[in-house]
Amino acid sequence: MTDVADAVLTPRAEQTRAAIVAAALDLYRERGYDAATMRMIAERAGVSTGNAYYYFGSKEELIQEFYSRNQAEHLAACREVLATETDLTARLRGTVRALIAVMAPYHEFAATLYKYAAEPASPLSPFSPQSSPARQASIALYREVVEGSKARMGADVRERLPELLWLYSLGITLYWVHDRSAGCERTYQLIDATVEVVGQLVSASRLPVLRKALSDLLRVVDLLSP
Amino acid sequence: MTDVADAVLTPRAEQTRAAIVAAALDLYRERGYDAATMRMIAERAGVSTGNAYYYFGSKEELIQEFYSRNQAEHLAACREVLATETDLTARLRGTVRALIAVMAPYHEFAATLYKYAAEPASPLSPFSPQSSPARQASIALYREVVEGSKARMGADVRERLPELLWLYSLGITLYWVHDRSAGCERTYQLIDATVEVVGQLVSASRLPVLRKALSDLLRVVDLLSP
DNA sequence: GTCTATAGTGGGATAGAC
DNA sequence: GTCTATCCCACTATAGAC
Repeated sequence: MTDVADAVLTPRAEQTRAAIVAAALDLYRERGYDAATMRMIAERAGVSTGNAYYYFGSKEELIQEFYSRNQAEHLAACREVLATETDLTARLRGTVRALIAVMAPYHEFAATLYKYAAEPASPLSPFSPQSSPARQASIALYREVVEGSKARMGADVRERLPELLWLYSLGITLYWVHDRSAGCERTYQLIDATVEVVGQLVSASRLPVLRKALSDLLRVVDLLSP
Repeated sequence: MTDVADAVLTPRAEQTRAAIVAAALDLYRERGYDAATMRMIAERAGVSTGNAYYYFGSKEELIQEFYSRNQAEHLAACREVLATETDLTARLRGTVRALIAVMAPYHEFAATLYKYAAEPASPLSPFSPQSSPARQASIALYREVVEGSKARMGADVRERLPELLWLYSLGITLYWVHDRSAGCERTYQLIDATVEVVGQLVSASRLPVLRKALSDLLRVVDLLSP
C-alpha cells in the first residue's frame, strides 16, 4: 500500500488521478473488469503503470470510484420522487428503481465486481469499515424514504426500518446482478412485488398478533448492526 | 476449459485426481486459498502443474470438491434431529446449526471462498446451472424439515417454504462468514432468534389479515425460482 | 511532491512435445 | 496423461528526472 489514498492533492495530481479513474471506468464498461489490465488503464490515461499504482494501491481500489460515482447519481435520481410522493410503498419503489436504473449501464461490470464485494475481509464489502461512510449515507437515504412518508408505525419500527430497507436494497441488487432477462425486467417485477409486501408488513406491524414476531425481528436487526 | 470434468476416469486417473484434491484441501486449510498456489498443490500431489490443469480447468474448480464434501457431512449431521424432532422451529434450528457446525473448521477458508461463490457468472455461484444438483439436494433437505414437522400451514406455503428456507440458510451462511465473534456465537444467536421468527410467521400465515401480503410474497418466490 | 522508466517476482494458465 | 517451457498478468522496487 504505497498509494496516496485520501491525502489532499494538488490540482495537478487531482487531474492525473481523475484521468486514471476515467480511463478505468471506460475500460471496465468496454471490456469488463478482468480484461481491463492496469497497463491498459495507465496507457489510456497517459501515465505510467507505476504512476497509476502511486494513486491506487491495487486494481481493486479503483472500484471504490465506481461506488462513489453511483452513490451520487442515485441520490440525484431519487430527489424528485422523494420530494413529491408521500406513500411509503411508492417512495420505496421509486428509490430502489432509481438505484437499478443508475447502475444499468454497468450491469455486466457489476456482476464481476460482486466477486470482490462479497469477500468479508475486503474493503469493498458493503459491511467493511472502509465502506462505513457509504453505508451510513445509504441508510440515511432510506431514513428519508421512511420519514417523508405518511405511513404510521411504532417508534421501534421507525428506528430500525431504514437499516432493514438498506439490507433489502442489497438483496435487490444481488438479484439484479444475476438477472439475465431483457432490460432486467424481472428485477423491476421483483421490486414492484416486494415493495408491496414491505408496505403491507409495515402496516401489519401495528397488529397485536404480530407483536412478538416483530420484537424478535427487531432484536435480529440489533444483532446484525453493531 | 481443457480439463476432463466429469468424464469417466481410468483407475489410474482417478488416483491422480484424488491426490490433487487431497493436496488442495490440505493446503487450503493450512494456508488459505490464496496462499495455496497451483504449483504447491501440484508439487504436494506429486504431479506437474500442467497435469493438475488437465484435471481441473482452473484453481476455482477445485473448490467444488469442498462443496460436495460439505453437503455430505451436513446431511449426516442432521439425520438425528430430523428423525426425532417434530416441532418445525426445532427442526430448522437443528438443521441450520448443523450446517454451521460442519463448516466450522473451514471458517477462514470459507470467507475467502465466498468471493467466488458470489460472482453470478461463476459455476461456483449457488444459483448457477452447475450448482443445480447441489441446490436441489439442499432444498430437498429443507423439504424434509417441513414435511416431518407437525406444523400446520396452507398448501401454497408448504409448497414454497423449502425454497425460502434454503434462501434463509444462505443468508445465515453469509452472516457466518462475516462473523468474527468467538466460536461464532453471534451466528448461533442469530439462528436461534430467526428460527423463532420463522416459526411464528408460518403460524401467522394462516391469519386472514396476512393473506394478501402472503400471496404477494409467494409470488415473489415464483419470480426467484424458475 | 509528482512522475517515468525499467527490471523483476511470482502467480494462473496454456502449448505442444512425449 | 504427463511433462517442460512459456506467456501474460498484478504488483513491487528502485533510481532518478522535474
